[in-house]
Amino acid sequence: MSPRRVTLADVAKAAGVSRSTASLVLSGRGAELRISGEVQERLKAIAEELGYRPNIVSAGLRTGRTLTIGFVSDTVATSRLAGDMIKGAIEAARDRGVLLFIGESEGDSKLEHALLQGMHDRQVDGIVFASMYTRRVSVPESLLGTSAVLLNAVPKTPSPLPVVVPDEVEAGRAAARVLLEAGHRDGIHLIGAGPGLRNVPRGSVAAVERLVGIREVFAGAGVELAGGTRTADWLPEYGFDATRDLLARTKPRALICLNDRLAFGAYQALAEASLSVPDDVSVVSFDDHPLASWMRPKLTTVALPFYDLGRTAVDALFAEINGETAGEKPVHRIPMPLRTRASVARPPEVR
Amino acid sequence: MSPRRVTLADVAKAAGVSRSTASLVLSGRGAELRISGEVQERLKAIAEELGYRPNIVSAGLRTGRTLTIGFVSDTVATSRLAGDMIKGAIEAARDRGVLLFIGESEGDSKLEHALLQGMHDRQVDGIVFASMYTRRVSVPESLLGTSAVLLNAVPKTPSPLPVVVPDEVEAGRAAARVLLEAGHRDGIHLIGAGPGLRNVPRGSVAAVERLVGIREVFAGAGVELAGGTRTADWLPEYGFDATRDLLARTKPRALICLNDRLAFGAYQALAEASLSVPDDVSVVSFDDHPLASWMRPKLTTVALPFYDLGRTAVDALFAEINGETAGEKPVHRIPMPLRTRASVARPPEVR
DNA sequence: CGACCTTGCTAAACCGAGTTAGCATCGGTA
DNA sequence: TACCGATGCTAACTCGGTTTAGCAAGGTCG
Repeated sequence: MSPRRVTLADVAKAAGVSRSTASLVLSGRGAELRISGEVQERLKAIAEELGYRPNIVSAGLRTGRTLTIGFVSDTVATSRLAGDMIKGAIEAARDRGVLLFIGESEGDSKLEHALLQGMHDRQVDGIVFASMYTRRVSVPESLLGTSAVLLNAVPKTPSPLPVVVPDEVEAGRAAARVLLEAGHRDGIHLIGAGPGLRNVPRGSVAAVERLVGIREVFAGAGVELAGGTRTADWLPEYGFDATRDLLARTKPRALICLNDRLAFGAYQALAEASLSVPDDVSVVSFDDHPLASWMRPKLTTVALPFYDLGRTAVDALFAEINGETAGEKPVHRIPMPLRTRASVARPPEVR
Repeated sequence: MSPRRVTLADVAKAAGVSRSTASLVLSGRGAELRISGEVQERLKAIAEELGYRPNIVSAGLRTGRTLTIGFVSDTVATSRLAGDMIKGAIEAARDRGVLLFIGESEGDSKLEHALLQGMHDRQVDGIVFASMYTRRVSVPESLLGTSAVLLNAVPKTPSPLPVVVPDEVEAGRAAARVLLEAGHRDGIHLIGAGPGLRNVPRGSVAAVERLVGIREVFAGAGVELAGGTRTADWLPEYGFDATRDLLARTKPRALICLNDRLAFGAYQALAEASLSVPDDVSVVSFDDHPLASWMRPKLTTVALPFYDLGRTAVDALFAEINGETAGEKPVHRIPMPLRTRASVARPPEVR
């Protein structure tokens, strides 16, 4: 098929030197090992001319470094939400000349194990263990053998691995502040969780932390939440139902939806009730799903920093791999930026 | 860090045989080389007990097979739409014990080249060259050296590579038939392209082929399209604008939106005009974006078979790799299934 | 003049497997 | 007894690099 790759031996022979010399020069250790400038020049020129590219597999066999890392997740690539996480990871890896293996476990721990093994069998330099949504995970034993980082996941039991997660508490504060700053003090309802800290969907770290931030800010301002509805899942139809039920009981002035898909459903219910966003009801949300800028009016939301999460995870992984990690705090909280759009206004009475 | 991996030599020594014997037995060639049943049993037992796992990197060096393939795209992982393509690819690869390298070129051909080189340097067994949306691509030279498959992309100039694409023409037919079968014959408008075959967004293969299918079916039924609007892009706001303009001029009875995001915008414009879907206006679309089942009423749409595309690409790639490809048709058209939901009804007059 | 250092390079081992030619041993046969 | 073929296994080479000890030649110094 292809005209056999040019090997180190080819270059060495063409230059009339030993393979050792060629290897030293081409891997940048020429000066260190006192190879003359002249020979170095010649080797590099010949390598260039022949189109020599080192075989990373072979080098990896000797050095133990394969310039390869694994990205194992429950289901990130397929999740339309978190694809940017992979993108960030790929780019951070690329900056270091490293390629990414990708695998999805579908939450199946057998599969997960097989995947991790497969990556170890291929001698990856490290592994990013990611989750689609922030949650508590039990850290697979086979991760402990290598350098590894937990992404969008926190360990169920204490673990020495670095952790990279979005700063959900601060995101909650941001969402609450948006409403406060617009003058809202009454009729503020939560959709998806709350009003209490225990009214959250099972296993959702994000829900709890967002609530903590929200409640903290309102408490600090002496504002009381008018109510909240926990939903079993965070999909549009749940947002629709919860909002419709809410509208049947009362007239809210602002909604904090726990994510954009809920907000999408809320919009539908508000429209059905002929209520206008933001004139009648303001809406804030979380995630910055593409949806948020497709809705009319565009949705003000606190963005999940997927790209940064991915990048940071890989950065942290390399810190691990290179052993620069001693004494550093192993939890990275990535800021969630507020995307101010058009769904929040002053409440009716105040304007 | 980890307690050094168990190697073939360890197993061989523990069993009191040579490395050759161990290799033969554990790679399944024991019978062929007449190793006694007893020794085979013992070796396997010991390998199992010691937790031996062959080092794929090392084996790859010798055999040239790394049980690894590359998935290079312009921007698939990050695209929320096409993530399932990766999923299909991952799973098809996994069925064969193969892992996936992933890379994104962002349409930058320098980067693309570097990526392909990186994969070749790691001795991948083959490469899936994918595009986020179906388009014509110029096939990078470095692909021709290895086994490779074009996914969701057709070559600009004749190329020996197998191609895997969605069957857009048939999808167009399906969309048209849905309306015909509901009794629509008049007031059918296209949103996003048309009515003529040349009124399409630049470079969009999907647009042309969908139009071909749509027009063919309507022509066959003696139905004439009432009109069509080409849009510069296929995002919700374009669908909104095009539909609002349309409603200012006329009263359509059915819309064929060229994708779901356009349909989403169309819904918004119809709602603004107080028109009901499907009672006043039926809507059919393409893609089956998650959006389609979040809209109210849920959108009838012809699905892009991303998962199948990914799987088929990898299947085709392995056919290539194993040289089973002689004489086979190199273009795989993957069916696009119709998702019948609630956005199509009989036209007002007919009911 | 011999001891010692520097300079410039190479031989050879190594990473962990796969692969092939061929060496013993043994029972059977002519 | 000599020869043969089958059986069961191994020595040794290979893949394409990296790494280390060390060799040879030339210069410096006491």
